[in-house]
Amino acid sequence: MLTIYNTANHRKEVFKPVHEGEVRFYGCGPTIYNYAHIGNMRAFVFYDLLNRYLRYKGYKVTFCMNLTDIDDKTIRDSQKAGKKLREFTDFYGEEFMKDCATLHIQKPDIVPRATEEIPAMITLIQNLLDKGFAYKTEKGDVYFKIDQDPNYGQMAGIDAKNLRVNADGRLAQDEYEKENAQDFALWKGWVKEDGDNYWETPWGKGRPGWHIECSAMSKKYLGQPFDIHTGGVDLIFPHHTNEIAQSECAYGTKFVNYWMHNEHITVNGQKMSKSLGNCFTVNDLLKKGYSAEAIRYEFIKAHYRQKMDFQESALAGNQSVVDKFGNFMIRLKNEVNGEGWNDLPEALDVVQAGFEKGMDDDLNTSVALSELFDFMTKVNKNFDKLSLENAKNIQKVMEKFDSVLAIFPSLKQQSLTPEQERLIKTRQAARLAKDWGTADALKKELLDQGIEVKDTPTGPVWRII
RNA sequence: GGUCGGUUGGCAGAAUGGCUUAUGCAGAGGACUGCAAAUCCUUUUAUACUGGUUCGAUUCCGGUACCGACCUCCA
Repeated sequence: MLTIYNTANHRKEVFKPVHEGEVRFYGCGPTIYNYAHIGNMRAFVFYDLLNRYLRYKGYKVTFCMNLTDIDDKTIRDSQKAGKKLREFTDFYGEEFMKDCATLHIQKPDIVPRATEEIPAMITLIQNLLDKGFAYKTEKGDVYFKIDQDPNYGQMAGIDAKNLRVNADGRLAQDEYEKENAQDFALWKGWVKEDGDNYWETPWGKGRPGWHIECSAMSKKYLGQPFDIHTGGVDLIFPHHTNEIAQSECAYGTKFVNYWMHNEHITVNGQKMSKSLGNCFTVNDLLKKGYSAEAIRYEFIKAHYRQKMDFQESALAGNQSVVDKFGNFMIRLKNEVNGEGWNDLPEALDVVQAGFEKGMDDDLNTSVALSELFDFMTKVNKNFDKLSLENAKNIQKVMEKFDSVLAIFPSLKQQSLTPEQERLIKTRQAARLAKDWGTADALKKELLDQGIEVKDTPTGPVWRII
C-alpha cells in the first residue's frame, strides 16, 4: 500500500487515485534558458523515481511535465543571444532532454511547451475574469485577486493578511499597478522589451504569467482534480499556491489530491550559485569521469524530502556501489554452474517484500536499497550452489527493481571471437603448467582487448568490460 | 518579524518507547587466491546539549545551542 507525504496536509497519507488503477501526475518542468544543473536534476530524478515506481505497482500512469519556454529570462537571454525565442529555447530543451536520457530519466508521456498552450491559458484567464477573480489594468496586465480566494495560501501555511510585502526587496517599484501588492500576474501586457513575443487575446496582446501555464496544461491533459503534482520545495510558495488558487477558483473543484515536493541540494556544503561556480551540469561531472549511474545513485540513495549535500568526493564511492551491482549481475550471467539453492524462493520473497515496503513508505529508497544489499550478500554466500534456473530468477527480480532505480550499469554484449577463446584456453594451460609469465602476458593481452579474466576454483571466467 | 524543518559513527544515511541504532562507502585485519579480480568474515567511544513523562527515551513533551528553508527569480 503506497503512502505519500502530502505537502497539503503535512503528513503521510495512503495513496488513492481518482480513477481506480490509474495515476495522472504533473511535474513542474524546467525553464529552458540555460543548461540544467544537478540541483534541477535531483528534482527530475525524483519525478522519474515516482513515475517508475507507480508503473512497477501496476498503475496506468499518465505523467505530464511542462517546459517553460516563455518568461522574463527566456526572452532576455534569447535577445542577448540574438536569436528568436523558439530557436533559443529549442536548443536548451534538447540539451535538457539529453541530460535526462543520460541519467536514465524516462521521458514523460506528455511534455507540453508553454508557448504551444496559449489558448488553454486564455480560456482559464477569461474564466477567472468572468467570475470576478481577476482584473485588468491599464497596461494590459491581468492580475489574480487573492482576497477573493478565502483558501489562498493554505498549503504553504501562509496567511495572506500577514504576507510580508517585498520580503527580499526584490520587487521592482513599478510593479505596483496592482490593487494589492500580493496579487499575482496571470497575464502580462505587451511592452516593447518583449519584441515579437506576444499573443493576441480578448483583453489585448501580451504573454502569460508564470503560474498560469501549469494550471492550464494540467487541466487540459490530466483533468481536474488529478492525482499527484510534484515540484521542488521552493515552488510551494508562490508557484503552487497560485496554481491552486487559479484552478480551484476557475473550476470550483479541487485541483490536486497529493502534492509532493523534493528538497534542495547544496554542493560541497554551499548553496549553488553562479558566482561560486558550483552549478555543475551533468556534462561537467561526466567530463570528470563519473558515470551516469554514480550520479543518479547520489540522488537515489537519500530520501527525496531530505536536504542533501552533493559532494563530488561521494561520487567515487557511489561508483563502487554501482560496480557492485554490475559485478553481481554479470556473475549471474557468466559464473553460475551449481546444483540449485533451496533457500532462494524464501530469499526472493524477503527481498521483494522489503523493497516494496521501503518504496511504499513515501519512496524510502534507503530502506529499499538496504534490502537489495542484504539479498545480494545472501546470494553471494551461496553463489556456488546456484543453478542456471536460480540465476534466471534472481536476474529477473533484480531487473524488476532496477526498472525503478535505474542504477545498474548496462552490461556489454558478452561474446568472444574464436581467437579470444583460444587465448583464454592457452592461458589456462599455461597456468596449469605454472608458467606464470605466459599466463600473465596473455591476461594482459586479453585485457587490452577489453576482456577481463578471473580465475575461480572451477576454471577461468571472463567478461567484456 | 512570521511560518516550517533539521542535528545519528571517519563519511553518507535508515529505523525505532526495550530485543542487533539498519544498510552502503572509506579505513583496518582476516579467509580464499601463483598474482589479480570478485566474494565472504571480523572491526572502529554514533543518536547536539538539557529538563520532564516513563519500569525504560535516540524515539514522546519542554527548554537551550547550532544549521537551514520559505515569506512573489528558483528544482
